[in-house]
Amino acid sequence: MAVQNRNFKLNPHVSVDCVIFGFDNVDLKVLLIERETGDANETVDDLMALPGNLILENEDLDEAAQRVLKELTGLSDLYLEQFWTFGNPNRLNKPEDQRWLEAIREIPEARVITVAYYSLVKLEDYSLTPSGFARKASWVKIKDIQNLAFDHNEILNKALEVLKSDLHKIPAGFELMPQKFTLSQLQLLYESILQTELDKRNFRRKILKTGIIKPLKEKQEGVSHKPARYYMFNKKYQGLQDFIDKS
Amino acid sequence: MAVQNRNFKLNPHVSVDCVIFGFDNVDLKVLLIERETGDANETVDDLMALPGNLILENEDLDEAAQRVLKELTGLSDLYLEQFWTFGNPNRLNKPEDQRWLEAIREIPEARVITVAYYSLVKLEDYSLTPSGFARKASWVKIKDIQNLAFDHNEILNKALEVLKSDLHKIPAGFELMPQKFTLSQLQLLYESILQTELDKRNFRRKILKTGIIKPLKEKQEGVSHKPARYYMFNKKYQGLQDFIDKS
DNA sequence: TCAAAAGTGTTCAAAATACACCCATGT
DNA sequence: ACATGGGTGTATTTTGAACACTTTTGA
Repeated sequence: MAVQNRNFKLNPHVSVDCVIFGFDNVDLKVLLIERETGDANETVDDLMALPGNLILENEDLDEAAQRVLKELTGLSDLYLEQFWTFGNPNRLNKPEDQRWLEAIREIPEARVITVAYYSLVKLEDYSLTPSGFARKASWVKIKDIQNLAFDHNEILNKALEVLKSDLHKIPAGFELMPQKFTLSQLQLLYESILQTELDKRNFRRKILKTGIIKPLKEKQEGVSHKPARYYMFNKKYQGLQDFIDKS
Repeated sequence: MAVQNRNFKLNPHVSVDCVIFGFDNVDLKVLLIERETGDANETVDDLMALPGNLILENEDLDEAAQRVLKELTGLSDLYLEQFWTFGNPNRLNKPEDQRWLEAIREIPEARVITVAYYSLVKLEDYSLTPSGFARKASWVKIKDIQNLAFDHNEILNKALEVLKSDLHKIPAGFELMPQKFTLSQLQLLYESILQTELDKRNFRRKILKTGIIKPLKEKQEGVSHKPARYYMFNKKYQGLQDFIDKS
């Protein structure tokens, strides 16, 4: 029973935060939550935050990230990649953050360092079911993001940097694209991540040569221009971890 | 005064560990310490460990890494790059590690997650002055390393992996080479990090084309073969951080 | 004169870049 | 017929890989 307790005891000093990227064929988005203040009457205009929370005393960091993400947003079984740890001693000290911590934390003044993870998902595959202290969970366009809670702007920026540099190892934005997609959509995704324009012909040649996507019979319908062919990812590639884990 | 106290209070839940690589022109080495047991009489054959310790309550992670490294080994002002965080709940649970923690920690049974840093140094530039719980500090050849304390083998392996992949961004092993060096010495370093053999002519051409090293007038003396020209790094490149920080 | 490492160029294949026109569709 | 985005090939440059012999020195 003592062991059981330890399994459910929060570690007040270490948290995980998750930066989940999604793509809706136009914009790169990130999953944010609105924090529950506990006081239902309060007129809330609180800062949005990345999904994250304290780890459990007996839990590995990777497990914690999975659990926390699921508890707050309903997303489960993502491939989460650790990318950086943030430990500025004042990272929780903004007054509006402190007020919120006082509402939900046992030791609101504790210094907390946070281990950050990122992942990529197909927007269409997941529906958000916020719970816990997440009053709402939503996909927000990267370029619309303003001021986030805690040091979450910094965390997001670092994640974008890492994503950008990982894209060279990951031969495609797999997890971000819908089941079937056109090459132009895929190119748009690359361009939003890399923040550059790419040459259409070179992009197509290169991506097709890797063999990770294959053409479908199907084409676009109802568009007022030449309909584009759909493609899908080759099933023998499982996803992100296949590429990241080969060092 | 309360603030002063907080500045010197250890945070029992978070530590930093440093993987410092050095090169003696033949072998890639790493800096390890021997742990002080506190009992001077004890016949010690304790495991060696990476230099690392708890952070202070009011200290940023990067500062902590600098401080801890200096306290244990005397090395200061290195460029330390964070590379991974280790948080397995059982990472301190080996009996010999527990015994040591009981001797030096206020809460020896606390779960501690550790943020790991790495750096590269010129062996000749630094003399080791162990103190604190480090009875001794020494450079150990990577290939001679056996069983380390805690999860330090895992940390070291990850650091080697990261170093290997960073070497593509860092145009040379700057920090690892002495002031002046021959191209063959530099090639040896690359080969020990990358764990492959490199072509002499291609290596020379590529490294020279980058312009980060420049030839000196001086040559080797007293060697029983054609004396090699010495080179040094171009001063306009400051070091590691110039390359790592450009994403 | 021998042993030992230094130093040096060329060829080939692969990859990256730059670039412009016709096509199929809906309105 | 026109506006819209889809789709295609070639030439050039850059990069990476393979490969063998001569030079200088001390012993």
